[in-house]
Amino acid sequence: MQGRRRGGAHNRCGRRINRFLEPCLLLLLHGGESYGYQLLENLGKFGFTENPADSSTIYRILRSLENRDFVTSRWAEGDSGPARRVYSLSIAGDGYLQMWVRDLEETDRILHRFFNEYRNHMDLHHSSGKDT
Amino acid sequence: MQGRRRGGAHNRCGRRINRFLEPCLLLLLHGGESYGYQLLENLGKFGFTENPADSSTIYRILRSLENRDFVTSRWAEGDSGPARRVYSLSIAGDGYLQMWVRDLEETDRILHRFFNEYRNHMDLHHSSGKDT
DNA sequence: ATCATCTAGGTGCAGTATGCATATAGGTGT
DNA sequence: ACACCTATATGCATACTGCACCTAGATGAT
Repeated sequence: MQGRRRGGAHNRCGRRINRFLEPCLLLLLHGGESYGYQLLENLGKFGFTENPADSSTIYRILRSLENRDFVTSRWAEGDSGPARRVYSLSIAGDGYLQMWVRDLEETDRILHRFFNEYRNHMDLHHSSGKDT
Repeated sequence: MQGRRRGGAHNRCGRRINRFLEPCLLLLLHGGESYGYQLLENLGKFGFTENPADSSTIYRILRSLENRDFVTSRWAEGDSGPARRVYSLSIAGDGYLQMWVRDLEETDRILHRFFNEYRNHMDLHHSSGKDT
């Protein structure tokens, strides 16, 4: 059974879903164009308050999205402060967001399968005791 | 500026939960001692059939768990085939599994917050062109 | 004018995770 | 002897993250 394994999971431990910031940013951009610094602050909606993202991560994800043509950017002057790189979701990016949603729904199913295994196992463990 | 991005084109958006294999392995080991090769096959329970893990990942996670004293290992002869490194969950490992469960429950909450944001947003402007 | 501070974007680097290929080696059947 | 399966492990390239740090415009205080 070797030689056909594909996929898997990357990432490290601070946040558990790989690139979860990406769909969050896409969703925020679906609501209208925005720029990195502001997006960073709006991430609070998604419960990132405990584990806020590093700004470098945000900027890099936005660039990566742009490289894949899921967003476009332009420079814009704000009312105050330095110029902002304002991002807009593209049509492809909208499709990518849909893909992410489906993917996360699958993640959700897998998570619940884990919880079921866990509870099921714990129930058995409780009623019968551990053998050996 | 950046100009060193080489990979550009291969972000399959499948990778979901960081180190999710780890709690799965812990849960399997909570059911009794086992070894890498067998654990790999038992991961199917968790829905990894589509995205099976690479064996190297399994072995490395097991070693990492051992380095952190969450499991212990011993060599054991099987009925057939080469010797197996058999892992057992430690007390600390059991606690670590509990921690993982709480962490994944938090992940679940964050996920649902995302879904809520998504549906809420889509209800407000169901203009995405994706009628079904 | 100079300075500190806030806003805004970005880079360099180390640590870590992962996939793939490959290495090693025992066991089994022919 | 040979092929194949079981089983564990390592090497390498790639990738993502967090932290530290850098650039630079705008703003207000001195």
